[in-house]
Amino acid sequence: MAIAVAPTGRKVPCEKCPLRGKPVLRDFTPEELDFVSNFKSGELHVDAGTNLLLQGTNSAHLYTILSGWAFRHKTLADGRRQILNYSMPADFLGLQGSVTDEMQHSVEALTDMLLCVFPREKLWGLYSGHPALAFDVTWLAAREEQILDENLLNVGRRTALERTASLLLHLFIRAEEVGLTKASTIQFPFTQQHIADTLGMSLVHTNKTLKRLAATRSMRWKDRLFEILDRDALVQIAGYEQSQQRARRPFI
Amino acid sequence: MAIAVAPTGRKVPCEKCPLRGKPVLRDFTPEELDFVSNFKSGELHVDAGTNLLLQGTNSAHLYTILSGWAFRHKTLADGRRQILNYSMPADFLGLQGSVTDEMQHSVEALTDMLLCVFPREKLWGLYSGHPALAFDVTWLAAREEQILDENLLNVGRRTALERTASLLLHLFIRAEEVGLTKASTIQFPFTQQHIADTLGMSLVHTNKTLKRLAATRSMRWKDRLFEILDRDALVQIAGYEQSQQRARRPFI
DNA sequence: CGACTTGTTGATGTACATCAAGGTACGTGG
DNA sequence: CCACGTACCTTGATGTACATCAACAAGTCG
Repeated sequence: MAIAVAPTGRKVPCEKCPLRGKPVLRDFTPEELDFVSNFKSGELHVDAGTNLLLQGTNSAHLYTILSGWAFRHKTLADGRRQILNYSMPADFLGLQGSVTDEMQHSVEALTDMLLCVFPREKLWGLYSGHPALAFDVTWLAAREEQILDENLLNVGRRTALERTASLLLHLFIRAEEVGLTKASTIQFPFTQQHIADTLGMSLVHTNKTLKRLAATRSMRWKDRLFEILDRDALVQIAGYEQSQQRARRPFI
Repeated sequence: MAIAVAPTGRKVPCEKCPLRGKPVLRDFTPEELDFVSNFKSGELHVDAGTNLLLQGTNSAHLYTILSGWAFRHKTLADGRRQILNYSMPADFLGLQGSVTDEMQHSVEALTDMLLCVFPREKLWGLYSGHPALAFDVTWLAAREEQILDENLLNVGRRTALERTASLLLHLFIRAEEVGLTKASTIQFPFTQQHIADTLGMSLVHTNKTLKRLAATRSMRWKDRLFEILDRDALVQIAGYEQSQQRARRPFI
């Protein structure tokens, strides 16, 4: 099982970061950009399947995702796995390690990824020198919490069909925000086993539920290509209630 | 349905706060104490059953719990309810409202409570003037995230018996940290229906599972009084894996 | 006035039929 | 070989129904 190593890559200045211009992301002042450029210690390429962070250990790094997908998960001693959330470009990873000595969850790359690396010990400098950036970190933590709340509602109280619709819709919307979709389609990097482990269902039942969902003609999912055919219908099935009217989000 | 109103109560200086001396909580400098005293706009008494925060609305306040219990929950249009987490003394409420326009969850008092109230608009002053306190807020958000991760693992991947043991143990440990337990007992303020809504189970099945758990003689729960009879056995059944070796936590 | 009855309500406990979800097995196709 | 698809039987969880018990309010009677 591959483990992420220390970053070696070259450094691209943050002003030239391909994500920086995205309309969902809040603008940084030149000063902030400059600070973050120094905060950054390097870039890291990892292959799909790499463990970026590992339950029971502690990493000296914080990561921002420049490209690719990952997922956070917890795994029990007997192998049962719960996927907690998915991470995609502009997401932030590793903050929990600043609170506990040991990570309580793992993060695995779903695809090849490009990450921005920050040394954890510099985090304090960010708090003391740049309160707006500190607030951004809190913002991102609170957003993660919100996503987890929704997931918990899904798994605990929605039916298999609702859950499935809800998860796919949720991931589509997040991907859409960072420009990963083309019209109503997206190339999802995960398998039915991942869906099963996210929704607390068995693989077989997930498969049957996905077929049932496809039969409603609200969506299609073939060869990892997900397509929304009738968004309103899908929202209806998912029982989606999020107002989702968010301000522009931070990206560190 | 009662809704919390603006605080009217008198103000007790933070130096005399009964929680401040607890050994799990980190010490504040006199300067920090002074700032927090000013940050605080008042105290609020609420009765059991009061909605402190309401899904779909936004509150101008942040709260710290001085005494009593509450629970965070999300409720679907048809009444299905998912309890996300419980809140007890020294916990912080309402941060998510600083991230989204509308609260995505509700908070209801389980018992009569005494709260410390902070106006949300002063939060920025805390970030700009007191980075250590800002970091504390982030710390608390990351801790909430960690608890949610564990809950999601519970609901998604553990059996009914494991879940139940896990939840009761988790709440006991948290309560123990803030001194709410007497030896191996605690007066829990919730009913079997709350447990059911936390674990994503029906009331009937929760009842059967609790009986089954009691039959292992690792715990007892009668008239809301919860008692751990064999802690190791309970940890075993719960499949508890948390290292739990945390530094002293902040309390704002 | 106090003691006793009655009715109500919320929490818990248990039985039984039903159904959603799981597990195993064995397909296919790339 | 892995991801997906489907059949089959089994089991865990649900929903309904009903019984118990304590707390509490209202009303009645000696």
